[in-house]
Amino acid sequence: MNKGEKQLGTHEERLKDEVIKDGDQISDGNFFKSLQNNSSEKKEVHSPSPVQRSCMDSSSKQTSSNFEVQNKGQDDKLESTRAEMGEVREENERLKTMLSNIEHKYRSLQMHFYDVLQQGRAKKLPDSPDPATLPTDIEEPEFISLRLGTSTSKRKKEDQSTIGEVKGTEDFLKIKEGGLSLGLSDCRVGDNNSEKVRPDVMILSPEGSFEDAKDDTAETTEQWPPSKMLKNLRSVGAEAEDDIAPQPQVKKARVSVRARCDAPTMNDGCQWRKYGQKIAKGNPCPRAYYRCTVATGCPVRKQVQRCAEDMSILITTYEGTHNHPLSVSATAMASTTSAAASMLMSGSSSSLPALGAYTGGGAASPALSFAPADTSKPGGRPFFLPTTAASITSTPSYPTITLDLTTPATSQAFSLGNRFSSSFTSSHGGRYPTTGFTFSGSGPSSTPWPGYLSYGASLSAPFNGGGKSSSFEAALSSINGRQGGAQSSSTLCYQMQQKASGTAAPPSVLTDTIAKAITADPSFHTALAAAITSYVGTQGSAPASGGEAGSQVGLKWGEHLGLGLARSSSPSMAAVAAVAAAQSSSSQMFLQPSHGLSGSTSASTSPVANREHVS
DNA sequence: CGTCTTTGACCAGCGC
DNA sequence: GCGCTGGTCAAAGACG
Repeated sequence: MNKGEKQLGTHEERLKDEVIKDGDQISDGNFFKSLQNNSSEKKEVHSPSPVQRSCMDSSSKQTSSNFEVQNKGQDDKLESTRAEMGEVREENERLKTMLSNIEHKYRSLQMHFYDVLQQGRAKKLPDSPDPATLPTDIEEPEFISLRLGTSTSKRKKEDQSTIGEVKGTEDFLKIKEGGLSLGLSDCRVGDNNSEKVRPDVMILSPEGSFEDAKDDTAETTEQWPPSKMLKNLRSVGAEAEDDIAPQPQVKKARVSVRARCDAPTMNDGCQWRKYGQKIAKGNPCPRAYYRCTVATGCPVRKQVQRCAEDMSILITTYEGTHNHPLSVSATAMASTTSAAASMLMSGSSSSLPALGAYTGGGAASPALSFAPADTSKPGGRPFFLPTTAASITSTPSYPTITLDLTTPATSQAFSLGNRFSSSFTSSHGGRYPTTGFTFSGSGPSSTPWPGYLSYGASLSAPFNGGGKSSSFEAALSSINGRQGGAQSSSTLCYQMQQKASGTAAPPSVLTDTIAKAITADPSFHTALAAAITSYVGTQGSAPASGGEAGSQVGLKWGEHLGLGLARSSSPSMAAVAAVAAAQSSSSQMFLQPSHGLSGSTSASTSPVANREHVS
């Protein structure tokens, strides 16, 4: 939560610094303008004013007047920058106000939740339940359950291990508390006033703050108490509820993911333990049952089964919510499934646009991270699926939402969005969120989505890139052009992408080629460092404000790019990373340390590796 | 020896 | 009430 203030504060400070600096440095301010996607103002500042233009035309003739006009232009820039500062201040205040409102709402809802719990304990219904009173007593858990995407159906069989984990009411309440916060988010998504409350969702989203995410991500994102816990909760204080007439049971929301994969299971970042297998009717392939073992007592389960029609399609069905912090890739997956489940439980239409569109600018990350969990192939790395290719179908009779990822996307970019997602438009006509540092690609092993390749390392801000090409060369020219001051683009974007057309080379070949090209090309290294330096300027101390996470990002950048940009030797890199982290805290969700550009096969999808990854 | 997988048995829900 | 089916349990074996 405080991250937003910190972030805005950082921007403001930088704007102040830029005002203090001379006019030559003012272009750096455009970077922050771009960060705010303030295109109109950007144009105004970037392009020479008419006065400047006329000045340039007659520069050879009228040197003295030219100097005066230049000064005037600088004054204009200073004024515009000051005005921008004012806007940033206002925005900062608005955000602060919004933040306080959300905190207040959260507190009140939390108190209300506790009140309901207290009432549930104290209320011993003397006689048969009055239908009029039922809603207040029962509907609250139902309400929560709906938003949790879990069922209120009572399981007659108590999970002893779960009971053992929930050692007391207080611990359990903590879980409930975590679930409540997400409940607010998910519930509001489906609200009629979703446009108004979605900003709240965004802020409440744990992905929005990595600091919070460490402790609370899983809890607030996914920690919906399972039906067993709900039953435990009831048993804690309200035995009388056993007398209550059974409510219309809301089944657990399930999120089914269809994807092509040769491996037995998909690596979604979590650690699973198989506890059963069954031959389901109508499908010769056995259905395997897995349980999340990242944390003991985690209620999340998944079913894995091959499609009867197409054996290459793996259907993974997730149920429940994690009660523990998640790994990076697991968070992405959990967020996606959570968003899908929330859509389902909020009664959204089955004709909703792709999940990426749904969550791209909102609370949850649309990124799906998968990899063939082929333990025999240690090089299997998580894929970032193009969620734009995900079709969503919902079966009204059964609360299962299906993300069909077997349909190739029309474009090749693996979109990674988050709440501050900015985007650039490429010649392909696609709109690609580029916020944050992303690095993903297909593994050297089996490629479930042939032709897909996208290696992106982008420091956000809208990248218009000339609008002609989104290729690596274009990105480099953007960097170089930026260095020369010829381009106004304030984005460092190195992104390679290929269309899904048959022109795509084998991903592994591209991986190696790209890696070699980058590591062998010192000019890229130089251009990158120079570009970063030009962006950051004297902001080398930014990591202090950006926090530890930002520094880590910086380190990872160096590691990722294989450019030898050590953390200590490149404070500006860390500073940029801090900026990236500050403006897009959730970008760290997509940091894939094991996905080195060098084509390292260190990433493993084995359970052991997963465990390490998770921990 | 601890962890994980396998697999038959058991249980609950549902339809007839 | 009975049978079918999906889901889970738990003992036994495999594995590192």
